[in-house]
Order: sequence, then C-alpha cells, then structure tokens
Amino acid sequence: MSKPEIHTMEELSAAIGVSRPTLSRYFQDPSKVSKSSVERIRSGLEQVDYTPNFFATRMNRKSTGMIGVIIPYLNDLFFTRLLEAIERAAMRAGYTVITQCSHADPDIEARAAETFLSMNVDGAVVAPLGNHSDLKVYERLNSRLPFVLMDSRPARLSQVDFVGTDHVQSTGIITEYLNRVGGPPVFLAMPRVNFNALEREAAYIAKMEELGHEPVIIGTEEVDAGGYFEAHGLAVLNAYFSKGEFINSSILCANDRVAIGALRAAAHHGLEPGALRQGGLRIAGHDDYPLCPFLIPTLTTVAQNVEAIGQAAIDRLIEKLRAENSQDNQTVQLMDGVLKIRESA
Amino acid sequence: MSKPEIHTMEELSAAIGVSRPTLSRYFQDPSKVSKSSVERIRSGLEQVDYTPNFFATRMNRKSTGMIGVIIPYLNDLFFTRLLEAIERAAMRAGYTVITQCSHADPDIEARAAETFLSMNVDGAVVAPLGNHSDLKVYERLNSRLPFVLMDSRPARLSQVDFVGTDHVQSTGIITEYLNRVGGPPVFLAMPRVNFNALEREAAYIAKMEELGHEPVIIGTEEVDAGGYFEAHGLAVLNAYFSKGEFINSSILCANDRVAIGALRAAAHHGLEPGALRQGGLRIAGHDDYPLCPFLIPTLTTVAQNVEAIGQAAIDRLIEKLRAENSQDNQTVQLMDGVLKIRESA
DNA sequence: CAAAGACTTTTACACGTGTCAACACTAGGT
DNA sequence: ACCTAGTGTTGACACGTGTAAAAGTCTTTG
Repeated sequence: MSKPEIHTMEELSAAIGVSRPTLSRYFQDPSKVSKSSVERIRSGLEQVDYTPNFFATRMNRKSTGMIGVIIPYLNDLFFTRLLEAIERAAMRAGYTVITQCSHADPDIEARAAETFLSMNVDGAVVAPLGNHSDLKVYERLNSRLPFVLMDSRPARLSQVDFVGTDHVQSTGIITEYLNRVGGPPVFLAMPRVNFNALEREAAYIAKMEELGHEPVIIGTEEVDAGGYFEAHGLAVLNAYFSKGEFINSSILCANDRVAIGALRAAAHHGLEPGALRQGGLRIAGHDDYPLCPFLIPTLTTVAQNVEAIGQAAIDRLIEKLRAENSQDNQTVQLMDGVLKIRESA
Repeated sequence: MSKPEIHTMEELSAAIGVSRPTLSRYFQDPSKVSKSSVERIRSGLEQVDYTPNFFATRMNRKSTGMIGVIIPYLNDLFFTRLLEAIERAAMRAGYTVITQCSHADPDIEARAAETFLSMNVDGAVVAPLGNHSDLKVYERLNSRLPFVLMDSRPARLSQVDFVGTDHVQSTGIITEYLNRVGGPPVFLAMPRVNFNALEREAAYIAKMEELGHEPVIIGTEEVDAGGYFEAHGLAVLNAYFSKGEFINSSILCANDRVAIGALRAAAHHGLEPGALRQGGLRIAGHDDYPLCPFLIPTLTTVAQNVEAIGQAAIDRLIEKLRAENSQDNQTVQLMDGVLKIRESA
C-alpha cells in the first residue's frame, strides 16, 4: 500500500496534530474525546497506516481483555464445536480468545497455563486432558485467575467451577431408552483417557442396576487404535462379532466416535443395526457428533448442549472476573442431554 | 501454592541476589550466564513463584518468536489436521503459534490479520476463506511480513508464496481411475466457497476432455445446507436419485464431506455404491478425511499430504524470515495427491 | 606479585502505551 | 469585558523487560 507506515503514537501525534494521550484515549473509547478531535483523528488515520502496538497496550492495563482457552484435541468435532461456541460467546462479551491445544500432552498443557499467567489473561477456561493431566496445573490457575473447568471434571478436584453435561442424566435416558426398545444394553467403553469415560460408565451401571439388570461392559482393554476412538470401537466389536457375540444386542457406545467404529464393524459383518429390526442389533452413541445424521444408519444418540456449555462457561468466567474480591462459592452447572432418536436404535 | 509470588525481575533480583540484567540474560539463554549464577538462579527460582511478563519480554525484542495462523473453519477435520501439522512443525522450530479462526467471516479474517501485525508476529500463514475474502488483506500481510498462503489459492493473487495440493494431478488421477473402472464420472460440485472448489472442477473438466468424454457437473446450485458440505451432497443427490438419475454412475465428489452426504443419499435410496458392483453406482471423494476408513462403504478418495503441506508452509516461512532482506522470488509448492482405493469406487 | 582475561554488575536508556493531575482553552452567562 | 464551569489537552510518570557501554570483581597466567 502507498500509505506511509507509522509505528508509534508519538509519530502519529506529530503527524495529525493531536496530543499523544488524546490519541490513547481515542483508541480506547472515542467518546472520551471531543467531536472535533475525533473528526481530526479519523481523517488523519485515513492518510496513514497505523495500528497500536498490541503488547504495549496490554502491558500496563488492569485488564487485557483476553481469555485463555485450553482444549485437549483439535481432531475431534466435539471440541471444535465447543471452541466455536466459546469464541462466539467471548466475542459477544468483547473479549479476545487465545486458544492453546494441549495435543494430549500434559507438559504442553502445563506450558500453556504458564503462558496464560505470563500474559495476564483476565481468565481461563480449560477442558482437561484427562487421566494424564497434572491437577496442580488447574489448582494453580484457579488460585491465581478467574477459572472455569468444562466438559470433563477430575474427581479429586474441589473448589473449582465446572460446566458440563450431567452424565447421570444423559447416559441414564439413553440406557433407559435402549432397555425399553431393545432389551438391556451392553456398554462399549472407550479408553479411559478422560473423566467423562468413567462417569458414563458409572452412570450406565447405576441405571442398569436401577432397572434390575446386570451391567455388561466391554472395550475397556487397550486396543491399538492409534488414538482414534473410531478405530477402537471398530477393533473391539470386530473381535466380538467374529465370535458371534453381541450380534443381537443393544450396544451403548461411550461416545459417537466409538459408535462410528461400531457401525463400521456391524457393516463389515453384514449386520444392519437399527430400530426397525425387532429384537436385533442396535447401536447408540453419546454427544450428537455433527456427522450423526449422515451416517448409515443415522445414529441414535444423546446430544450434549454444546452451545449452552460454552456460553455458560464464559458467563460464569465473566461473572467471576467482574467480582474479583467476593469469595463466592464453587459453582457446578450440569446441562441435560437430549435424546436424538434416529435409525440405528 | 505456598510459594511467594514475585511479579517483576526487579523483585526477583533483590530476592536471590543476582542483578536484573543477568536474570534477563538467564531467561533468554542460560548459557550466557556463568555456572555459579545459573546455579544460584535455579535454586532461587525453586523458592518463589515467578514467570517473566509475556508482553514486556516481547515488546522491545527484534523477534517475538510467534507465528500467526489463520484458518477459515474449525468444524472441519481437514483444517484441524492441517493446523496440528503446522503447530507441530512450528514447535519443532521453536516458534509459538497463535491461531485465529475467521469463522467464514471476511471481517474477522481482516481483524485477525491486523492483530498479527500489531503483535509483531515474525510471520503469518493463512488458509484463505475463499471467494468472500478481501485480497487486500493478503497483499497487506505479504508486504509487511514473511507470509505464506496455504491450502487454497486466489487466482488473481501473484507474488505470494503458496503451499498446497496439485489439484490438476490429484483430481486427475481419481477422474482417470473412476473412468477406467466405472466409466466416465459425474462431478458433484460443492458450493464455490473457496478456490479449491473451482480448481477441482476445472481439473475434472480438463481430464474428461483429455479422455474424450463430456464433463457433467452437478450441485453447483445453492442448496440450503446450513453451511454443511455433507448436507449439500445429501440434498443434491437425493433430488437426482428421486428422479432415477445417476443411479448407475460414477460420482466424483468435490471433497469427502460432500461424499459423506452422497453416501447417505445412496443409502437412503437403497443403493449400494461400491467397486464390487459391475457397472453400478460408485462414489469417490477428495482429501482423505480421517473418517473415510470408517464409512459404509469405506470411501475411495485422493489423500492430500496434509502433514507435508503444514511442514512445507512453516519451512518456507522460516526460510523467508531468516533472510529478510533478500528479495527472493515467489515460491509455489504443489504436493501430489495419493489415490486411496477403498470400497466405494 | 602484577597484569590479563572472563564475568558480572551498574548505569542508563529504550520500547510503546496507560493514566492521572495539572493546565489551557472555549463557551456561556452576567 | 469578566468570571465560571466544563471540557480538552498536556506533562510527567509508570508498566516490566531488553540492551549496550562502562565499571567493577574475581580468577588465571606470566
């Protein structure tokens, strides 16, 4: 571009004849400057190429206007939906989101937390890694910042705000549904990489006992799935189907990605899971992964209210950082899951 | 934690009896400080809670060690794979990646670019939004920073480095394959939201003419798909299948997400696309979306070498920012696609 | 024992902007 | 023309760290 580059407010001040502090106030809130100055500055800015330095502006402000978010994986549409919900909510509230992905590595997660602290973010929202994460990282963030945990909750962490799905409810309704339409379901677990895996397992067991049935859990063993839940579901069920087991069962998968593998295993063995088959194979999932309506058959599942979880996490965070000194109590918000009945069960 | 918090190097200097400039050098490169001091600092740091202020450290350094990345969508596993590849490559090279998602909004994309400029990032990598993006944004970044475009390339943008897939080659080999095993394929287009959509269309047409066949393109019309490629493919093919059209054709989808919708449409009409059917319906995609091996049937496609694209983008960027003053020429790197033959075609 | 060398510390200034108190200015009313 | 109120501007200091030159200290070498 042909516009001359200007790098500091000082230069800009000299160029358009308005004092530097006035410019500073203009960039923060134009209404704090007289109309005549606003006009002069605005027309001046059209002649030159200038944007305030990001670091200098954040350095000695009380608030940086930034919220740090840590997500465990990116290659999972559930987390990307959650992230989008959070970014939208934060944007509406006027905050900038800085995202870090821990890539399933506790060291990276810890490093990201330190980065947020050194950046003086106004608050942090974290979706925990799971078993492998270092709880001290969360405690440290919680003690120094407005902090909210979401999606999955470490059992032994108290005094930390949490927003997520009520897995007792969500897993409960789908267990009940499967039991009603197809008999007592089997639970196809996923590798216990996060706390939700265990919560859903426990919720399944509780509901089954309430219904007077024996819980049956498969797939807890490690399978070489390369970190892909789909491959895990596929490998586990392939093994059982090959032996002729669970061919006519209702199978509740720990999440939709596992269920995608399960559907594939069924197809591979010529089985057609579905609600229309009387007494036959049924497969259901959990989460309402965006692809569910496009699978073959379309996947019955329980939807997590991702949008609400993201919004609530940001709402709670902002509530905390507005009332910094009030020592309010721990808040736990659990959203209900919604049954999505489709073809597969 | 019980460790006393220290907020400035000055305080730290007083606390452990080492001068502040020495501390500054220690944090940048411990080898620039004598062993005795290193030992003293290290043991001192274990007694207190201190991390250097992120903004202050970046403010008057020549290099911020940060690379800005802009991605159009998050809810697409292709882009998340690309992002992961980039993050890994950047991390290996010692750079911190700042990611911004433009959410398919050119205004957000432009704002993200300005943010990067105001942060003095060392370089920027952008996957363009597509038709709607403002080319001036890229030109501006390119004129002020080491800059690399990836994945999709605006036709009218010259003098900008690019890394992506050679769609003439990739679309060519799958067109040829389909033609060989199932007769001349139809091209199921996707909404022309990005430049790759057009490049693949053109490559398909060229290959068909080379083979002496009439190209047939469907699905260019807007369908109300809510931004989901899967829904687009489903809606378009549902309409044709209902009329009995293309029921025995080879269908090349513009990408795998469209193909997922296409598979669903086939299933909905009781059709079974697959290589094993002589002369029947075949469906293929493009990209090698991670779910391809789990679809029913598993999806034949052309794999983009995502890992290589990410690595090459970072390599090129670093090459540029190391040799800032050398006015080297534009570099365009096109990676070959690899045919992935599975069940669907 | 003195001189050279290797570090370290000190001193001083710089980065670009926020912030507040003190100041200058304009407009309105008498 | 004068005073006051109100608003806008300016000067001065602050934020936390990087950086370079000068001065200091200590160890090693002749």
